[in-house]
Amino acid sequence: MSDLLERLRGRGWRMTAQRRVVAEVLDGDHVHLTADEVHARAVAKLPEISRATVYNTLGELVTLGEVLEVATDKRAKRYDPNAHRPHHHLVCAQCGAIRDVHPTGNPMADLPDSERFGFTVSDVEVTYRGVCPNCAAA
Amino acid sequence: MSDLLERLRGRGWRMTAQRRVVAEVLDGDHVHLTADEVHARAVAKLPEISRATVYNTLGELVTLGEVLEVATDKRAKRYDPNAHRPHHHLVCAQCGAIRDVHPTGNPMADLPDSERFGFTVSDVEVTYRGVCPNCAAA
DNA sequence: GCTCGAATTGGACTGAGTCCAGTGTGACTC
DNA sequence: GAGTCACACTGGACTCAGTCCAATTCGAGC
Repeated sequence: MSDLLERLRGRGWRMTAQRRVVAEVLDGDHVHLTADEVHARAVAKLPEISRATVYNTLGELVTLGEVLEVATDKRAKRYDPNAHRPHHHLVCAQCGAIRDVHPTGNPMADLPDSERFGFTVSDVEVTYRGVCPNCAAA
Repeated sequence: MSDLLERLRGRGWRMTAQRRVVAEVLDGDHVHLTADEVHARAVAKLPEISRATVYNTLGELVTLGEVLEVATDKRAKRYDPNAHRPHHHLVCAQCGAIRDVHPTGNPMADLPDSERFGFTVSDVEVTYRGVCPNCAAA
């Protein structure tokens, strides 16, 4: 994670306590927090941090490509720090749990030119939906 | 489209002017309106229709499987009447335009058991992102 | 035509996210 | 180590999408 901070500093980011805290909160695998959850965890480490700052910082991390925005179909966007390794998502339709997955195959190659409508296609996002073991047991 | 109305009547739907108007608005290929757009078009045909009714009706159409909810990453959900033929979406990252696409390949088969984390996977959704010809020209 | 339960209304409410003017503070310079 | 200043942060008001609810209306079976 400290390499993230390094990279950010290298990009001319002014390092502030708030940004450091947000970066620390977004650490680990299978982490997919909403902005509010990030805020809640950040407040635990730095009580004065404001919601607006969390949104700003997340937005910057996304435009820098260090964090991915994941729009499952729940209301709130989620933020995924695992941006350095391409992956897709498996979402529980009941509880909303999210896992990172790595399907075989290359969906990019599966879209014939005739189906591109003149678009310059740059990215694919695959979302598997199902029911997680916890919810299936309940 | 009138077959949609037929199917709905067959399912015991009480046929009201409001529901008919919403069903009429959602007609055609590559139609992906937000709830507010549906409401605006419905109002043009039936001025007294309320937002709540449009939301209710869209929600019912979704649970009946006659219409799909599409969550691109814009704020508002979009509604896709083309639910009878499986397809995926190609979204313009700049203007938000959406096209229905039919990739070859079967992404469902591309997710090995080891990557399913015990989930019962029932559905896949593939979203291609890129830039549409209009935005590329601008 | 009557009846009754389902559908509609519209206005208040919620939750997620954005905006902005004023204040604070990293980091560069000396 | 102090001074400077542009960039970052704050918090409160605001927007926008969507939900809720009590009162009213209305479709369709009799």
